[in-house]
Amino acid sequence: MFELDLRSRKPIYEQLVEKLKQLIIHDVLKADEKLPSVRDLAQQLTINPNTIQKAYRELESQGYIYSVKGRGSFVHPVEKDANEEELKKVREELKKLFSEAIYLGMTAEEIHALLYEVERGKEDDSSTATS
Amino acid sequence: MFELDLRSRKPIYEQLVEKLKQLIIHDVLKADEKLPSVRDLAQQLTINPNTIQKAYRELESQGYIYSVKGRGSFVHPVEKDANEEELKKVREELKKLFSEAIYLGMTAEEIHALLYEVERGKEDDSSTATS
Amino acid sequence: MFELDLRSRKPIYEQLVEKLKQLIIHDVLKADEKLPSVRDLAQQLTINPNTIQKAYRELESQGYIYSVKGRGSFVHPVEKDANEEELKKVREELKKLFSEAIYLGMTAEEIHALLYEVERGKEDDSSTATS
Amino acid sequence: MFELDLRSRKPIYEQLVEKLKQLIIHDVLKADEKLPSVRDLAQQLTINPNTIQKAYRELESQGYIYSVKGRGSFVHPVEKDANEEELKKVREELKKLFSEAIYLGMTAEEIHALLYEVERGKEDDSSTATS
DNA sequence: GTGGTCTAGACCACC
DNA sequence: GTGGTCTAGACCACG
Repeated sequence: MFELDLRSRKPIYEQLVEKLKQLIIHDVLKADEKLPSVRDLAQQLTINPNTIQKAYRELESQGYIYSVKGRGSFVHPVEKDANEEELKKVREELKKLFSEAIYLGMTAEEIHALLYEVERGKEDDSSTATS
Repeated sequence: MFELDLRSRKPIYEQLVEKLKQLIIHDVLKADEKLPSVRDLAQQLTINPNTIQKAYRELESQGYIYSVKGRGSFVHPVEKDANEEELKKVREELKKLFSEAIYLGMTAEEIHALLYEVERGKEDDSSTATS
Repeated sequence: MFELDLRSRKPIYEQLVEKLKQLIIHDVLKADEKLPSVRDLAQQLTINPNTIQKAYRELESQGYIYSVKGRGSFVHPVEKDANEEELKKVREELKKLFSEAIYLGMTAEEIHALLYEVERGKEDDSSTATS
Repeated sequence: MFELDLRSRKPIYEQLVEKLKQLIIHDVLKADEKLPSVRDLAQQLTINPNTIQKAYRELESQGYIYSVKGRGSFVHPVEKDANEEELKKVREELKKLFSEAIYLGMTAEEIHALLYEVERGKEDDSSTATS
């Protein structure tokens, strides 16, 4: 399904959270779709089940998935504009990164190109997923 | 001078690194300007000197400051195009943030506006510094 | 495993960095091989764990090893041509040493012989490792 | 006469030692030539006299200069093959550097080219100095 | 007075 | 068990 970098200094469970977030964001995992069970995913990735569970718990608390006892975890349907709190964080992060990028010599054009690239990528993903 | 969240999951020294980086980037701390001494800052923030030094050392290895035994720590003048490695990290981060921002409902226009805002801010800083 | 000079003017952690670097360079410690744990090495060398960690962290930032919380520290596989920055330092050092060696009476032939010797050593190492 | 990098993490007195060594090695300062007085050099470089003296002391103990009370410091005439001890150190250093250079991807040819360059440079220096 | 090193010992996060 | 962070406090090297 996807790859983890066991060498990375980033904890495995965080990598999992990020990857799954990306899959949800890019609509590979659709709203209300069931996520793989903790045990399955653990076996598939040859990783400790506790680690998977920690990731799922984190995703749940961030509002990306919801869990139903005895049935599993599912993708939380998006509520646009809902999480103003999350948005605020993202905006702050963007500001920081922008100033750092500029300081390191990137031009606004380069940054914009990057944004365009990501935007295009998203469209491509959805179309691929839809087709 | 600035605030730290001692309870945060993020290590104190990392918070320090970030804050100081921002001050340097935004030209509040100018090139070759002396940073507060390890001991002073430690006392001021009621934090152990070792923690400050860890932050300073990190900043040094990232090329933002330089430290001289017996004299103090100073802001390292920018070397344009120098840190391709750092830039690579920043680009990756930007991509991730862009897709997350879009997912949360931000439009490319909003993001661009944010970039413009930061860019303007930088210009103001420099003009102030130059004048 | 190896010896340190606790009286030396050179800091212990730097000596450690050098020694470990040499072990990695000469393929005694192979790619992705686990280094001794911070605590073990500390006990073995009767040195404070913090000192070991400082060495490990330095090696990590220089790209020779990577450390993962809860799992240990490992030798980082070589990325050819990666560290142009490191190379630059090495070239400068070589130049200085060459002029000093010549001053002290070494001939270019002697120096070259030394280089050849080291080169042969490396080949032997690899062939041993490969066989 | 020459430049010091006050920003460098290397102590000033060590930089002085290195620079003066280079001047002696490259025959810019000839055998038995008088070095500038501590006070003069200190004023010229706007540096603490103590720092100069420390450098001179170091050079003396390494056998590069000798001091005569009340008269000053002078370049020590070379005794070829004399300092087998120094040579041994240099050879060890060369070996270390060679293996590191090779590890980082330099070829024997590149290293040899560097040696040739330094050798040529030395000849040029002497001829310049002689002319 | 400056940064830098080192120790001893505690506690946390991860797996 | 692993690495990572932090404190308290001592001592050194530098200018």
